Amino acid sequence: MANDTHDAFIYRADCPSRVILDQLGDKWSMMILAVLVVEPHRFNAIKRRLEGVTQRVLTQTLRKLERNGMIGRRVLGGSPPGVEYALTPLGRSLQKPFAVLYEWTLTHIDTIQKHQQAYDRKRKVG
Amino acid sequence: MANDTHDAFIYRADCPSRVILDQLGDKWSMMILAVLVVEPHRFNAIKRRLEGVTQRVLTQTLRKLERNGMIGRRVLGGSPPGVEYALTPLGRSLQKPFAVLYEWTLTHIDTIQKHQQAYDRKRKVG
DNA sequence: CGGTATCCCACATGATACTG
DNA sequence: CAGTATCATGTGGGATACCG
Repeated sequence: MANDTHDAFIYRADCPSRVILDQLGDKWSMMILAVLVVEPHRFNAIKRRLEGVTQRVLTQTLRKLERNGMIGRRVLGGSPPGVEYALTPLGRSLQKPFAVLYEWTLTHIDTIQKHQQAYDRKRKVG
Repeated sequence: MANDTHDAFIYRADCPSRVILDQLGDKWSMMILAVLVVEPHRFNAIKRRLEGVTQRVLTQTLRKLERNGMIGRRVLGGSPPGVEYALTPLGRSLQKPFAVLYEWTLTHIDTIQKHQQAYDRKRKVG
C-alpha cells in the first residue's frame, strides 16, 4: 500500500449523487412532487399550494421534472381549458426514498439545530 | 368542499425538505461524507479524493458540515502536524437514507436519461 | 499542512409586464 | 388559464495568491 490506507476511489463532479441532486436539489421540485403525489393538479392549483413561487420559476421547474420523466403534462380539452400535471410511475417510485429522508429529517432536526447553535456560540465568543 | 378536492396544505420555502437539501444539496457534501464513512481523513487526503475541488470550497463545505454536526474536526499534535475530519454519530446516521437514494439512482438512471433524450428530440424537431 | 483573502463569473431565483 | 419575455440580484463555486 502506497500512500493511503485504502486505495483511493476518486469522486468526480459527475458522481451518481449528482443525478438526483441536479433534479431535486432546487427550491421547489420536492414540494411539487409532494403536491402531485396526492393527485394530478393543474398549473394554478400547484401554484396556489407553493407559497412564494413565481410563474416563471414554477414553469421552469415543471419543465425540468417533465424532461426527467418525473411528471407528465396533459392538455385538457373542454371548458374551462387547462393543463394537468401528474406523476409518472418513475416519479411515484421516489416516494420510498423520500419517506426515508423525511423520517431522518424529522428525527434529527433538533440535534442539527443544537449543533448549529453551539457552533455559532463558539464562533461568537472565540 | 370549497375550491379543491383536498383541503390545501400549503408548502412554504422553509419546508422540512429544505433542511436536508440546504446541508447536502451542494456540490461536494455528499462526496465528503462518502469519503469519511470509510475512515477519518486529513484535509489534503480528502482533497485528493475529490477531483476538481478547490481549497477554498473544500474548507467552506467542511465548515458547514461541522456546523451541522455531521463531522468533527480534530487537531493532531505530533509530526507532521495536521487536522483530521471524522463522521459524528449524526453523520453516520445518514448512511441508510443515502443507501436508499443511491439504490434508487442506480436503478432509474437509464430511464431518466432516456426520458431526457426523448424530450430533447421532441423540442428540436417540434 | 491547512488554511485565508480577493476577485470573478455563471446560474438559480425573483419581480414585473405582457400574451395566446 | 397557462404560460413567455425581460431585467435584476444573491450566492455558489472556481482561479489565484498569500499566510502561520
